[in-house]
Amino acid sequence: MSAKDGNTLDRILDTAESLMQTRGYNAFSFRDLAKIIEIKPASVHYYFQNKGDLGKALVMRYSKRFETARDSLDRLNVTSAEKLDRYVDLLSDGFQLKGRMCLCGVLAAEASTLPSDVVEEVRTFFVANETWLATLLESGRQSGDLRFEGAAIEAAQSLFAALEGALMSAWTFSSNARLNAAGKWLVASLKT
Amino acid sequence: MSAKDGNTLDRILDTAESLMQTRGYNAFSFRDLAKIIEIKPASVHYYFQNKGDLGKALVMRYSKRFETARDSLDRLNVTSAEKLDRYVDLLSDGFQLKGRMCLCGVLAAEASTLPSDVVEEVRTFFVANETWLATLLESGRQSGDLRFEGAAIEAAQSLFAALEGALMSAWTFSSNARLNAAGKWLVASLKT
DNA sequence: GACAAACTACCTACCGTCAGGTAGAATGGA
DNA sequence: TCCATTCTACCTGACGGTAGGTAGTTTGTC
Repeated sequence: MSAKDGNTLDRILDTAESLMQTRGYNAFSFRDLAKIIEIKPASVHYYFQNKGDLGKALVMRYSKRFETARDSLDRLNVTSAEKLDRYVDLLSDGFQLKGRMCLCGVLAAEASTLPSDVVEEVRTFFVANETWLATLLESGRQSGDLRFEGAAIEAAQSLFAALEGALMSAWTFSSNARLNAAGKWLVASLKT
Repeated sequence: MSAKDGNTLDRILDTAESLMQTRGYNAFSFRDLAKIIEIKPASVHYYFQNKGDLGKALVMRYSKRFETARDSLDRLNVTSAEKLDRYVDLLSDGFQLKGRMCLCGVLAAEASTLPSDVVEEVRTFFVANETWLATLLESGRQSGDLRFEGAAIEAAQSLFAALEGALMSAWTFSSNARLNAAGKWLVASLKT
């Protein structure tokens, strides 16, 4: 009777994700979450033993969604440069459309205060994106529509960190314009 | 008798700064702070009415230190490219030497949960650095030892955000190597 | 130089509120 | 009847913040 519609697990996940993206891990509580979806805080523990478990599940789900989206990009029949643009859009979407920070971006800043398995999942998200980007950059360099110096993996790590930074700056100023400008500027330096 | 040495205000400021840089705003408490400097939590309120006041004071002091450091860079008789390298070192130092995140970097991620005047100070820090960087980039472009497209202020905003992102990535992985690589990579694309 | 007043730099003890978390009972559908 | 789900009722501990007090130092006046 209390769960409005759909299953409670999904509502917990969706709402918790939104809360964590906007408040981070430490300023988010089971009480806030429970109040929004109109269940009792204790009921959340039926699905997740503790806060860390919820955090971990959230990051894993978030990572999986990104993996799927990257796979879609891979199947597009466009240049590497074009894929890179689309990837930047992908990262930006959460902020542009819903005013949310990247989940792993917020969590990264709180890394030292997070349960260790949550940090581990955040790192996994970073690595997955960096690895994918490295492959894209390298094939763009081969085909001649991207240009950069040195190892692709280092470029990918730097670029991904920079994009997360752009997101954080835009977040701080609540400014789409900042995000757009920074995204374009970062990618422009890679194009031939 | 209780304050070990020096004045208590400075010890509060120094310790609080270290705590906020490593834990952020929300995972840091007056109790943690008070325990470390061996006074009672209530005594902190003698110096700062509330947590927001302390946060604001911390960011202002941090900003001022950076301003002084940038002024020193200005007085150096070296190329803009060289100044840019030194500036990156400046931003990196807190992490490399003390394992701390940039104060305003952590706070930026928590922006939506911070007292509004603390956010305002964080934005001021961003703007001050961006403005300084814009001037540096522009004069580097004039003199021919830096190269970039478009408005200097947009390049400066993008670069600063990217550097903060690099810091956050390094923070998440506890890796000096990541920070070094990203810093070098970002600056390299600006050099002629 | 003596002494009262005022100030500095804390203290103890407490407030209401919130946190994450637990035990066990009630509910309801298969 | 069983079992999944959600509840009530609670715990322990931490949070930011406040009230009121005090030892020691400084200041102003005579």
